[in-house]
Amino acid sequence: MATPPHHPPAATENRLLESAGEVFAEKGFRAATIRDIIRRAKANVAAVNYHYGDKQGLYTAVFRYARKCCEEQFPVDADAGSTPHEQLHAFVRSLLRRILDHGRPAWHWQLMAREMMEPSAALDEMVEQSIRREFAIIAGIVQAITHLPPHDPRIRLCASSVIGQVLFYRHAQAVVHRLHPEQEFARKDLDALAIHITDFSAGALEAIAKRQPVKPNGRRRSGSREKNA
Amino acid sequence: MATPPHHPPAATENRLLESAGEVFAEKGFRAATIRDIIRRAKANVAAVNYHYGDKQGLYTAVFRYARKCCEEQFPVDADAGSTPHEQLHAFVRSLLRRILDHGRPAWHWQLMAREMMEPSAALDEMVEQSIRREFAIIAGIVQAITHLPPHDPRIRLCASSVIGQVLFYRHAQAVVHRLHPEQEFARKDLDALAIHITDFSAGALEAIAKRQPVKPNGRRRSGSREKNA
DNA sequence: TGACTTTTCAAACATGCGTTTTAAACTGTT
DNA sequence: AACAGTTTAAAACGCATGTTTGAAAAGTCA
Repeated sequence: MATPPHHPPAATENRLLESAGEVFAEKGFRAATIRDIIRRAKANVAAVNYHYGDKQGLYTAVFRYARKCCEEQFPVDADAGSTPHEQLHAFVRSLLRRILDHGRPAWHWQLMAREMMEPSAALDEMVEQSIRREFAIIAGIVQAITHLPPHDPRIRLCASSVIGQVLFYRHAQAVVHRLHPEQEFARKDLDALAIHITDFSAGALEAIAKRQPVKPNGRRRSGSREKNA
Repeated sequence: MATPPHHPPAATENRLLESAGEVFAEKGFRAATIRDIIRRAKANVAAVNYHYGDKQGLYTAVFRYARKCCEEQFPVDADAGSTPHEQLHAFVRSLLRRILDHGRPAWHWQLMAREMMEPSAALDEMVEQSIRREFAIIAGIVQAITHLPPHDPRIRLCASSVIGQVLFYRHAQAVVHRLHPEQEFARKDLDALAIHITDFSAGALEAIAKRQPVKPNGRRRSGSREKNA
């Protein structure tokens, strides 16, 4: 027949990746069933094994696919904003949106959250190919605000504090919903959240900067103020 | 008559709960197998169904058991520390230890993290019976430091910021290990972490307090004293 | 001890899963 | 139209899992 019988506009592989992404994100690798995935993709059971070898192959393929999509949709702009404070705001808002926005790659970050909790080989790839770069960006912003020496361990701690505040709303979203049902997560709520996290962090970082002798040169380590570590 | 009979030295029920806690925390509800659990507990396959009805029954029983253990081992002391700053430090350090310490209830928080990500009925019980109280404690501390009006929504945001910084090291522990292999999590490292999170948060909260007109009404709590180091 | 209850055990059952197999349908080329 | 290579379809296989069963073992109380 001339009518498209078995080749709908979207190729089977793409439909498989999309469905698999949803299901893996919802249920996790083990609980996700191939039969559920192929039902949503309107494909056949054998399609998974034909295109990706086995379930595990599909899983890693989904990760690569998700990262590709995410990079296209949210290109990294390390220099968004002129002042360090604006850069911080841009970073936080961007991360918040990527993590919580109800969009196409919504399941991408749910998958990442699962991997963080139950690491597999996919996490290593993720860390090396995207997370490390993101962390370097926020570390740079922290360094610009605090004027700490470039390799001061406190930079790492502060960067983690910023990211932790953001990730909280992804990892503990279910708790937040039960604890504060009035809290919503539409675009405007996310922007308000981003402003809070930015202000909170900026306050903390500037307090650290005040305890830090200003050295635009930046290779001096602080001697006066000491933490117990 | 149904008089409670005397149990063998280590009751099978307890061994089952311990093993099930470990396995559920490691693998998640679905991926955990009864046969793995009973192997570790040195019990029989039918023991689970005899004592708890089915797998789901064992799961909820594990949650109640874990909460009971955790409450015994870490009784809530809302008034640890005299100044708000010390209360903040005590809260952060206590939470960090509970979350990361390699102890008996190590799997308890791993289970909670799983529930936060993939909520079931167990999460509702958890929120109502422990999390809500913890959140109220940190909210009170935040209010004491910032002098914000008691129901100001910013209190909720700030409390989330504090908790988010702590939970980060549980939820993203695998990422931290890959990103900063030198970071360790022995007791002393946890204490150092607690100091950082406390200082970071205190700096942020005090910045908010400065922007906040002090209420002449005397509505705020007793201590208006600030403490450094 | 001996009746009675509670707990443990080994084996089997039913189901759902990942995977394989075999054949049919579709594609492009000559 | 006929062929060869690629993709899809339906059914079945093998295995692991949650659950059930029926009886043996252990414990309790007269």
